[in-house]
Order: sequence, then structure tokens, then C-alpha cells
Amino acid sequence: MYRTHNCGELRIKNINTEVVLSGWVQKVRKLGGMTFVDLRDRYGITQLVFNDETDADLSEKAQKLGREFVIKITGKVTERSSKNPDLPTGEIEITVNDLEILSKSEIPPFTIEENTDGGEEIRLKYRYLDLRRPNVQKGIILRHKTTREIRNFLSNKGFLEIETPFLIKSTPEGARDFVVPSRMSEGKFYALPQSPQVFKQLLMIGGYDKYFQITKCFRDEDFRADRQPEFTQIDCEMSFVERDDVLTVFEEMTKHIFKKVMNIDFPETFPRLKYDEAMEKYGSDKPDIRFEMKIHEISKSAKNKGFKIFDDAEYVGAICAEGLASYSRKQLDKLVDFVKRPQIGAKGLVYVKYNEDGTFKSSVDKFYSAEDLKTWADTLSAKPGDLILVMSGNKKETLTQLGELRLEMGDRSELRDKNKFAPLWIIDFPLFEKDEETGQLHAMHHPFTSPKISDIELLDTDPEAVKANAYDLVINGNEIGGGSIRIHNTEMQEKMFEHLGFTKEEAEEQFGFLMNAFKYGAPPHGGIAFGLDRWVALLNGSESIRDVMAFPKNNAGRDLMIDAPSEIDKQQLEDLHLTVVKKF
RNA sequence: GGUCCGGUAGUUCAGUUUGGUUAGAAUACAUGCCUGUCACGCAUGGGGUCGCGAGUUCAAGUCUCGUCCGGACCGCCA
Repeated sequence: MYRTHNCGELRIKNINTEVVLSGWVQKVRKLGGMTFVDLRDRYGITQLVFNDETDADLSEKAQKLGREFVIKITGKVTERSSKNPDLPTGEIEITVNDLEILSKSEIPPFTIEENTDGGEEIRLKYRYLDLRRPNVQKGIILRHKTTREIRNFLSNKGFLEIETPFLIKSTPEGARDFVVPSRMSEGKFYALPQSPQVFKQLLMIGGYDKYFQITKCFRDEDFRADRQPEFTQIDCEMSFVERDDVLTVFEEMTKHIFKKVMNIDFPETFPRLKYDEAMEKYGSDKPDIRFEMKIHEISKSAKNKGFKIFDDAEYVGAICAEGLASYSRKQLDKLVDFVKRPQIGAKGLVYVKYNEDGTFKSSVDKFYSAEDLKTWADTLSAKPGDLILVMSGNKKETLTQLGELRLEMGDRSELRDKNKFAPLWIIDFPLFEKDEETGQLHAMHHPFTSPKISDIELLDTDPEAVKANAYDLVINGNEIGGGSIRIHNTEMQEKMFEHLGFTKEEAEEQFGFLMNAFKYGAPPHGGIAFGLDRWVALLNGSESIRDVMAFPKNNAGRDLMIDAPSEIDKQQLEDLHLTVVKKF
């Protein structure tokens, strides 16, 4: 027997029990005749004690243990004479009478502790060692709890978990596909799914009216802290539902997860914000509503006062940073630098300090009187002591830039508390967005999204104005999930492909199977998919989804541990009918 | 496709601004001392292709060019 208990469970009430423990050696502390060993597993740390006077041979063996040796010990639980209140097992220790080394360890390249000394790269290379660290384990365990609760909740609601294939067909819409060459069909390729989208729609047509799946999706685009080549979606679809039916079920699921995993209650219904409104008030389609600081338009009161930049601008907008009127020149200059960074791309920034004494000091005092500035302050509900930040230009771009500035100011004022969660729904997305370069329309969500019934007439006259029956769940400025009510008839789907620039033949070739299926009695249906990795990262307070994935890849899509992707041998290439062409 | 930051001991970093003695610190590791430690303490010691290649120079960790690797971001991600 390797163990009677784990390393995190023994307490003072277990005193005098004979126990067997197995685990990893965290630390050996030698104090002359006494030796202490911290034994670790994923449940905790238990201290072992060895004494020269009791058993010199055993004590010497213990002194030769190295970090990360795997050992099994037998001993008696004893009360410590000096206790450690920082450890759950700190009141007891094990007086060891037998020690067996199960597995030796080389010296690990970094310390296996909460605060490791290892950098990102080396920890990815030795991921199996990093996984031993308690804070990494916390993320992995949190992920398990989350998926368990999702399965519980949806199963109880009558949803069926159904798998869909990974080896499917490449389609031109959306992200680049990862592609798998076929051995049996020369010169042909499978694609890995970017999402199970069409399969879940086919399941609806197949009569499985409530479906879900926790599954991998693959997208061959460039990666970020929150984007990996393979990631996990909670994919859901329902038949005979309208938008609000979907939102109700998945709002309930969201609340269930927060309750069961984090013990956080959301008594209120989640706010619903129209896309247009989100853009106007927050400059983002995924607003962080943990804090207010809404954007207000001040075009009317800012224009025609002789300040050319505002006069020429399509839009002038502002935000109010509470209590920051005391910002120094240097701090304001830094804000200007911030908005001028190429990632933000603004030309400049106007500030108005609403001083504590009620006076105003701004970078545009030459053009605006105190009354003018008071008008702005009133629009923004600014109080003395606040700082007003104004930007202008093209409306869409300026709103986005103000949105970025708003998040920056939120960070500076520490309004974005990791332990606070503010979910909301964004609804009424545009159906299409226009490619600025080619003028071609693209589906904002995906090509199977239905337009809002009230907007169907506009499809032929003003497609850009058409709103989609689509929705996103946003939490703390992260898009956690998104979905739509789908098109379920051939005519509408054909019209959609037409708008997206597909010829009839292309649509038939790419999606004929789906349009064919619509001909045989397709129920009205809709659904949603959540990004599991982002969601768990959010719950975990992590910046990066890597923290909640057991074996993540780096930002070039490489697995540093197994060294993938890699070359394959000639025979394999031949079998797959492939020739590698090297560019020089 | 682009912008920025980094690569020096097992590890995390300093040193590069202003080229010049034997490249340092912490931690980890090893040895010794230490009977209540738990970030144990003290002493001693080993440990370096300064990512790689070329160039400038009397002299390069330090300057220049190229290249590889890592990180953040923009584009991209229906």
C-alpha cells in the first residue's frame, strides 16, 4: 500500500495514528541531529521528522533525499512542539519509522513552489513540473469544477452531450483552417473544425432539440495571451426557441456556474445592451461595466468656438475620470502618449481639469470659456476634482479610442477589481460588416445567423443597416460567449450567401449539404458557444488562458515541451502525396 | 505582414548609457557545523560558448549588420 492518507488531510485529531504517505520531497531542512522533510502532493504538505538519536541510519537516509524525489513513508502522527499556523497540517508531523525511495529526481530546472523562480519559457518546456505547483493546480482544478457544473446543469435541463467530427471539410469563411492531408484521397485534405457550427445545426434538423458539447476548436491565426491554436468551446444549440429562450437558459447556466464554482450570487437579471448603445457609451462591443465612466458626446457644445480640430471633427466625445483633476503635467503627457501609440492611433487628447475650487483649467482655454467648459462638465455629470478627457475625429474610430482610454483610466483608478464580476448581454449586432479595403460584406457573427424579422425588408435596400438576431455574453470586458438564432430555410440562407459574395455554385459546393438539409423540415433553432478557456481564466483571475490549460502552446503556436510542429519523414510525406517546397 | 521589449551561472536578474583589471548578486546545488526548523541559520566551494554568425577596433557582454529563440501588441481571429 502506498498511502493511507494524502499529504493535506492529517490534523491534530489524527494523533498517534499509524499512517503511510507517498509524495514528492518539497524541501529537506537539516538541523544537526534533526531533519525535517516537507512531503507534497496536490492536497497539501505534511512535515516528516527524523531524529539521529532515535534512528541514525534512517536519519542519514533522509538527509540524502533531494528535491522532487518520490518517497513512501510509514510513521506515526505526532503533535508538533513548535507549530506552524501557516500550514493546514501545521499542528502535526509524522515521526517516520520507514522510508522508501520510489523514484529519484534530477535537480529540477526551477523551484516547484507557489512563487517559482522559473520564467515562462522554461516552465512551458517542463510543463509537467510546472503542473506540480499549487497555483497551476488551482487553475486546472477550477477548470474541472466548471466543466462538471456545466455538464450537471445542462444534463438536468435535458440537453444531450453529442460529439461531432474533427476531420471535416475546409470552408472559406472565417479563420484559416488547420488542414490534414488525406492518404486515401490523393491531393485532398480534411480541415479541423473552427467550431462545430454546421454539425450542431444538422443535429437540430436530426431532431436532437437540446444539444451541447465541450469540445476543441482549431483556428490557424496568430496567437495572443488569450488565443491558442486549439481551444475549448462549450457549444450549445436548441430547437423551437426564440432569442429570449436562449438567453434565459444560458443566463441561468452562467449564474449556476458562478454560484457553484465561486459561490457568487447574481440576484438581478443581467443587463442587456444594444450593440449601438455599447459602442456609444463604452466604445466597445464588449464593455467592462465594473465601472461607469461612460462616454458622452459633446459635439454640439464643442464645435463652432473656433477650435479647428473640433470644428472639423465628425464627432467629439469625452469621459470623466473621477477625482483626477490633480493629475500633473507629466501624468497628462503620459496619457497623450498612451492614446498616440500606434495600437490606439489617436492624434491627441484634450484635458479639462475641474478643480476643487470650481475653476477650470484645460489645454483649450484659448477657445473655451469657463461657461463652455461647465457645459461639458454638466453633460458628463463631472464634479469639482474630476478630470475630463476629450477626443475627436471620425465617430467610429474616436469611440473606440475613447473606449481604450476608458479602460486605461479604469486601470489607473483601480476600478477593475479581479474579484468583482459584471456580466451583461450585448444584443442587436449588425448582421454584416464591411471590409474597408474590398467593400465586400462579411458576416459579423457567421453566415448562418438570421436577421431580425423587423429588418428583413432592409436586406435588399440597405444590408449594412440590418441587425442580426445575435447576442454575446460579456463579463468584465471579455467576450465569454456568443450566439444567434439561425437561418432555417433555404431561401434565406441562399440570400445570405449572395450578400456575402458567394456565387450559387460556390454556396452549393461549400454548404450544399446544409441547404439540402433545410429542405427536409428544419426546425427554427438557435444557440450559443462559450469560450471555456477564457471563462475559467476570468474566474481564476488569470491574464492568460495558458494558466488554465494543462498543456498550452506558446504564442507562435509551438509546443515547447514536445517540440511540435516538427518535420515528418520522407515516407510519411510520400504516403500523403506531399512535397515540401522551401522558400529561400 | 508589421511595431516594441528581451536573450549573461541550473534559475531570476544586474552589468551594455561612456568598449579597457579576474563578468557580479540572489536563489538553486555540493560540503561542513547546527536537536524545533518550516523563506531555517552560519561558513566554504563548484558552476559562464555573455543565444549564434560576421564586422569595426590594439581591445567587444558592451558598438554595427545578419540570424535564431522567447514575450507583448497591431493586422488577423465568421
